[in-house]
Amino acid sequence: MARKEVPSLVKDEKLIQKRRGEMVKAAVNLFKENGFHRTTTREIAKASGFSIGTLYEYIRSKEDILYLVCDSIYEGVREKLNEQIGMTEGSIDHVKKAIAVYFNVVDEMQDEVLVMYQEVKSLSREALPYVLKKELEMTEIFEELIKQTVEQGELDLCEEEVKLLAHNILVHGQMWTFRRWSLRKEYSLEEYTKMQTHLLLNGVKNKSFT
Amino acid sequence: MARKEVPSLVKDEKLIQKRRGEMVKAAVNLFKENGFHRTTTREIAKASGFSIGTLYEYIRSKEDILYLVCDSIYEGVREKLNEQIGMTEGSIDHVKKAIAVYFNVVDEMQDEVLVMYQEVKSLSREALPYVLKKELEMTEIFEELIKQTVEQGELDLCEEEVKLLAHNILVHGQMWTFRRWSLRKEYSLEEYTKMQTHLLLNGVKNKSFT
Amino acid sequence: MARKEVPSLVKDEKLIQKRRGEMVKAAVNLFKENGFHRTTTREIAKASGFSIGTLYEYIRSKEDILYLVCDSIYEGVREKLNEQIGMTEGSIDHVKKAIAVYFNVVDEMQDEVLVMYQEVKSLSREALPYVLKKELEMTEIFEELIKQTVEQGELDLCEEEVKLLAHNILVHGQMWTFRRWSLRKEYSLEEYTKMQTHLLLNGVKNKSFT
Amino acid sequence: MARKEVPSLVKDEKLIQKRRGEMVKAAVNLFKENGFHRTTTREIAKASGFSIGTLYEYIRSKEDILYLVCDSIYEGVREKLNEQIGMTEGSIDHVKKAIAVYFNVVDEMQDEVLVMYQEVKSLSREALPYVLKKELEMTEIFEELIKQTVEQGELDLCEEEVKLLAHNILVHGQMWTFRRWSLRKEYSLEEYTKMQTHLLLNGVKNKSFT
DNA sequence: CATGAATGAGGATTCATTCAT
DNA sequence: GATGAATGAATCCTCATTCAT
Repeated sequence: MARKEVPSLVKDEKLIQKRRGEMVKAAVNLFKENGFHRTTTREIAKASGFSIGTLYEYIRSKEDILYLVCDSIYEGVREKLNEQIGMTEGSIDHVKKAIAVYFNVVDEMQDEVLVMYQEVKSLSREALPYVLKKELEMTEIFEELIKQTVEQGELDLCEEEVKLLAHNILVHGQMWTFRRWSLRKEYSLEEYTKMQTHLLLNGVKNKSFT
Repeated sequence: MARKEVPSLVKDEKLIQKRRGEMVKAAVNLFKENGFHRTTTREIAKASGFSIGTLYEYIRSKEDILYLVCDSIYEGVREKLNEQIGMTEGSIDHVKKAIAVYFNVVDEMQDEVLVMYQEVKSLSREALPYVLKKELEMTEIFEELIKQTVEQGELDLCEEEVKLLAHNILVHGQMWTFRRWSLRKEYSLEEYTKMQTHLLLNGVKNKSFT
Repeated sequence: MARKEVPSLVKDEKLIQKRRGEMVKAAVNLFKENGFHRTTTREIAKASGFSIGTLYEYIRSKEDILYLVCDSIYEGVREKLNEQIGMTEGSIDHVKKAIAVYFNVVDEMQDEVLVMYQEVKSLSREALPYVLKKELEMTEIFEELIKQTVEQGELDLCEEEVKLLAHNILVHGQMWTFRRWSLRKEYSLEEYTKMQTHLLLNGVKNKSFT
Repeated sequence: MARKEVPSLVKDEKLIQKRRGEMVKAAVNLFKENGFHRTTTREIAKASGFSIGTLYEYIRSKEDILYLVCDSIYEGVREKLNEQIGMTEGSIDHVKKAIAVYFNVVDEMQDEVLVMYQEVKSLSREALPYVLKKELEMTEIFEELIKQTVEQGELDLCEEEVKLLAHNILVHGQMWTFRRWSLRKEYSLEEYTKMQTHLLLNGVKNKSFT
């Protein structure tokens, strides 16, 4: 299950990439503002700078745009992540750094991430798996990192806990976007990162009671 | 900002409660299947067992239904929570029990909870605050419980960490619904609860490295 | 073609008159504001002070209300007219006085007259003739008066001109309502009456050119 | 307050004019028959020969059609008027001819004129002033003509009377449409024109009594 | 007589998509 | 390849009227 191919009437592959890039950019902004369902294809065409007819030269349906948007956002996040996390042997410091990098990326792309978090479910049963797959791959990045750290003996977790911790990290990142109405009032990104990292890794129990 | 009142053309308050209950029930099932936007008012009317005209005797707009759905789900969750968590002095065991109860409730109402978290964003700017308020109130239940546990000296957390931990608990409950496509394959609810509780409270660091 | 009977489910004739009076009064106010089509039967019932069910005890359809309204307005105008114009032998002074009285009545009932002028056409083909009949009867009042004045030798008009002059008087009265957006800026009722009377009776030609 | 612009989704201005012309023509016929409120947008679309979707490419709302209808009728009347009345110096003969021309135009367009006077009131508070403005402009055509005739010394009227006479001429033209149920039985257009002109200009007083 | 809940046909409007130019 | 006019199914909502209580 590799990336799902979205067919186009246009042959020139370069042009397809370029036009789709413009479409996606425009669409994200509109989805951000009004959501997928309340955004019309006409609006997307207009904001992309070409006609509705042209829009349909590069996609088959409105849903294709949503798919491309989701796909593009995942690629964006992963790319930024890869740029900054060297995949070396695991250590607690590596994990901490990876979390910080990831939270930073989410913060930079918060609108995009929020759009995706809120709109994936509008994908058809056919397209959804492709996107969930990407989400899983992202989880696996952290899973791998944690697993290595466990193997280095720096963390004490069984296999299931490794998976779950990876999930938690991912979700804590998304949480920064979908609960921002509350979290932003309380914490800066730095504070949030620091505290979540602490809670994730150190837990909360008062030592005297352990 | 108490509960937002949804006006009705019908005068009999009892009847309003009854009919709206039926509407909400039908709507949840439909939203679950197709989402808010893809569900038509006629479908809701039909599934509720009355005519479209009658539907509009009890609400003003389709969005009212969504609001009522969200409201009803929050009340459902909170009610079940209150039934089972006595608000006594805080202790780690209390917190653990509260988490377990909450996760159980979320699991029982997973369809409803999922619908709500996926569709709140479709509420108008006017109605949204009322629902977010409810979410905050739920967070505060846990916040209070944790704060008391800290005061009892059983947990070692600053005020901001208390808040954040409460958020995390809430989100981990939701996570059980919105990431169920992945989590269900790996864990049963019991396992999930046990492991999340452990990670939340004990952290992950290998003691020898602390 | 006497007055059209509007059937009612209620037997008590007194009550019918009373209730219908309330209905008509409420309806006129609403029609004045929003027109016949934009006014709902519910609004009329509410403004009349009884339930929608009760409304339909006294009329068969929404159009019945419009008919009653038109009928009532004509009766109102005619009654006031009869009160003040003794039907004696004709004379120019009588005609002048009658015009003044009529314009006064129209001014007092301007909202009602305007409503009628604007909404009669919404009556069904069945009801319309009854109302036009009333209009004609009003015209005939003036026609008769003018005819007598001609017979007295005070006016020099053929039979067709008599009819037309009567029409003109009627219309100049209605005109005070349906062109009030313009006329009111220019003239007071007294000025309007004086000038119209002058134009109607004396014409405009410069004598030196006659 | 120039002509109110009605926006269209279509860009080709020529096409807009053409299509709107077709729409207006169809709409007038339907309004004539059933009135504005009883005519559906679907009927208008069908009678215009295009789909409901296409209709809404050229207007924003049903009310826009009514506005276009009114606007178009005014333009029609004015155009025909301008074709036939050379705006030269005023004289009684000019005024008489203008009245005859105007009554003729009204007669030719009687359905349109009737529709307009019966339906303007359905225009929104926003659009109404634009249409009343046009009515005023028409009045001013006659006002100007009469004023010049007064200046030529052929008529003996003060300024207010000039205005009012212009109003009267306009209204007598309309009267030929909205009272045709009665007038047509009595007079041909020629008779009506001749008699109204006579009454308007010469008055009715028996000279021996003046 | 009075009430008001229930009904559902009907109506305005939107919008994804197509296709001739 | 690009354009944008045309389409019509789909959708939300209204409101006159009925009828059981």
